Amino acid sequence: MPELPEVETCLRGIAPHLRGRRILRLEARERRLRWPVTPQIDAAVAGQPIEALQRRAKYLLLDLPSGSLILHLGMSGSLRVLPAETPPGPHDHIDLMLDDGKCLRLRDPRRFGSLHWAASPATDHPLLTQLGPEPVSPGFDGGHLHRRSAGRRAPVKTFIMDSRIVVGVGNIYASESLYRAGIHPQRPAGRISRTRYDRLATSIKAVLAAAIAEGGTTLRDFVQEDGNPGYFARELRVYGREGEPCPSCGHPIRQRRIGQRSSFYCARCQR
DNA sequence: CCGGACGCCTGTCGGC
DNA sequence: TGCCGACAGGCGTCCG
Repeated sequence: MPELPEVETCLRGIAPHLRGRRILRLEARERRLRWPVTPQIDAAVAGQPIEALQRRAKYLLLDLPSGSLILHLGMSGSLRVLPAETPPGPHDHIDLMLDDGKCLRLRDPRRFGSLHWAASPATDHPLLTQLGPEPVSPGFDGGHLHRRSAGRRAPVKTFIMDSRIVVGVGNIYASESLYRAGIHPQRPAGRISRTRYDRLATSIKAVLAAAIAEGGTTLRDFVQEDGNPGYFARELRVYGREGEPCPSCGHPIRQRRIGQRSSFYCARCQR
């Protein structure tokens, strides 16, 4: 489910409820997520105060005095802060019991999400060391994309979804960014000019920022912390719109699979 | 190193 | 109505 805007929305939703709180204990009803949720994690977080929350790529980091809890929502994960006694649903796998009678509850039907423990700093964890720059940061721009794309023959859509190049751009926002930049998703990454990469970097920043402002994109089941959907779905110009007229030229939006992921584009506006 | 394919899971939807 | 395959917002791993 979640790309960067949805994870950021999630962070903003839960942060006010978690700041200054202490974790009493971790309660697991299902430990078989992407990786097993080990009892070692339970032991590490029990009794610890939450000192800070942050996002890195699509990971949420809960910083505790002795390290960080690293949380990933996978394809179908979501988080709510609820009264501790709220009965769990069938896919409510993990609760972090808090010291104010509430709990942070992870729901994840497909179980592609994960929980890790990192002795500080979290950025040294193997899952985080290879990550590229945050897209909404000065370190990310067209020059970066242009340099990293040299010699690459893979489609540009695959290229910008590679977290070693830039983090947080998932399947929806990759299609949307390329559409707004006028670049065909299948064009080899190494055959795009610096000028066009400038446009692409600008598009990525703008699309992600706009999506965050709308609380993310709800296609099926994504909900914000308060249970409301994200409203960026109505701003999508190509994703999920196969056969509909291109908002710019009226040509029908096309769909095809690129790198095992469905991709949407306008064959007339994107070259 | 790079690029492509696969697998992990469950739920939903469209076609027959 | 029921079944069955395809597909879904991610990503680590393996293979050539």
